[in-house]
Amino acid sequence: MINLDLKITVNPELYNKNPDSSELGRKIITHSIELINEIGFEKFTFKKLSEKINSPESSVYRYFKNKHTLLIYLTSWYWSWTSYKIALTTLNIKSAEEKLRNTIDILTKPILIDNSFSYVNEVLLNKIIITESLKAYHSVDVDIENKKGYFKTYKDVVNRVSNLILEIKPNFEYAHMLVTTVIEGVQQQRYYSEHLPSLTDSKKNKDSISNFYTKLVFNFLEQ
Amino acid sequence: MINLDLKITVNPELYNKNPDSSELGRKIITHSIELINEIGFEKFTFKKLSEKINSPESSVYRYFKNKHTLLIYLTSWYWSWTSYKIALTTLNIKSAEEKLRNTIDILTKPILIDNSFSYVNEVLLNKIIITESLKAYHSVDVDIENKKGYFKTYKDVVNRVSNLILEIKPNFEYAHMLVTTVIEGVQQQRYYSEHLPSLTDSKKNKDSISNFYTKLVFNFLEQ
DNA sequence: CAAATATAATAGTAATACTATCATTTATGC
DNA sequence: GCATAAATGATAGTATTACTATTATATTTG
Repeated sequence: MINLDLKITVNPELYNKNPDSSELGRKIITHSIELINEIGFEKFTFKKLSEKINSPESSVYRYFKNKHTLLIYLTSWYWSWTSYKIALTTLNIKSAEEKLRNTIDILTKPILIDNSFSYVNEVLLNKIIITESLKAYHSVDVDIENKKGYFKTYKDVVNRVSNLILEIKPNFEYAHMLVTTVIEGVQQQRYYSEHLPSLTDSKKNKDSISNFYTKLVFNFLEQ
Repeated sequence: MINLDLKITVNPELYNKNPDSSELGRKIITHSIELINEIGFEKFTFKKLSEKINSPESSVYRYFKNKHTLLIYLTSWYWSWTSYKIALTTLNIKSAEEKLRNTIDILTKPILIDNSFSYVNEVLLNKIIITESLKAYHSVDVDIENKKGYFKTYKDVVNRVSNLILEIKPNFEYAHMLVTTVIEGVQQQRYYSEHLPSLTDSKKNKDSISNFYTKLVFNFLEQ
């Protein structure tokens, strides 16, 4: 696979020093993703991370202000990557409906393979998105952080998909709502199917989550 | 208004001592709800709460093991209350569709008045549900906590609504998914409309969130 | 009014979330 | 190849958090 890293950019305000710029920085990202998956975001600390990477805690702080900002960095990276995947899958396609279908596939189908083109394990990162990403923007500081552009890459994805919907149905008044409902719904259902199965119906069928949300979108648009 | 408190029950495993059983306990609930709203769940501590209620920190610990369990208690209370409201609104109604319509109204329309029948301010509690409740079940301990029945009242609501859907469309295979998509979608949109407006379309119209999710459900069922 | 129960007052501890300082490597420019 | 800068390591320290424990004082109840 080609090196997609070049395309993935994250708001520089999210870090003190760009983790992409050094060995240690990349180590911090790789092992953060692992450690957050292992022990959960609440129990994750820079102390524990620094022990895992055999570097002092203070070195981690040289890259990130705190674990909250690191989490926003990781989610930003994920949505920037997703945005890029959407761009690729819609490239050279004429039909608006086909573009939307491809995009919804990207948003709703599970991420099963680690492309391994870099220090980011996308499968594990996706698990963090499912389990922890809500915590990134559910904080008292959302408004300030939003002004700083911390959530831009997610907004870009939502806008991109909303625009595809508006291509199909120009006066549709719920484009953003429909898109965020699908994106976060998918994550929610994946979480439920693993931890609170009685809240979902997805065990029955492997692709049921993707099928459900695909139907949801096209049913609504056909109305 | 009649005293609805009698109907609202919360799993006793969620507290050390029932906060409903004493003046201090009720004070803890009332002021927790206020304080979490003021400073957010992350910055909320039992120390700060104890200062607010002029009681020692150790007294708070006599009621709740930790702030995480308190949050689950609060969300449990909320869903138990919601379940009761659904029961009331569907009582003596024959038409399955009307029952579902009423229920969806309860789930999607904003909670604007504080019934003030007790020490719980439902308007503020609803804000906590919108902003913080995801943190209640997105933790490493979900599976253990789920086994203990910590999330029962929420599951009851989801089941109740799913059953209404199945009354209308008996072989519908996505009942739970549709219900959780709506319930959490509503909360999500309310949060966005306040903090990340570009992710929603709800500013334009006061009732757009409720309208959108109502359409979503009935469009899907008519298919 | 005695006994039980609840609350208050106080202290203490390990872990968390940082900040600061200085020594040692490692990279880069001339 | 060496001086200089930049990055990292080693170490220390501090306020806050998340509790647990103990004893004294109220308050309730039988």
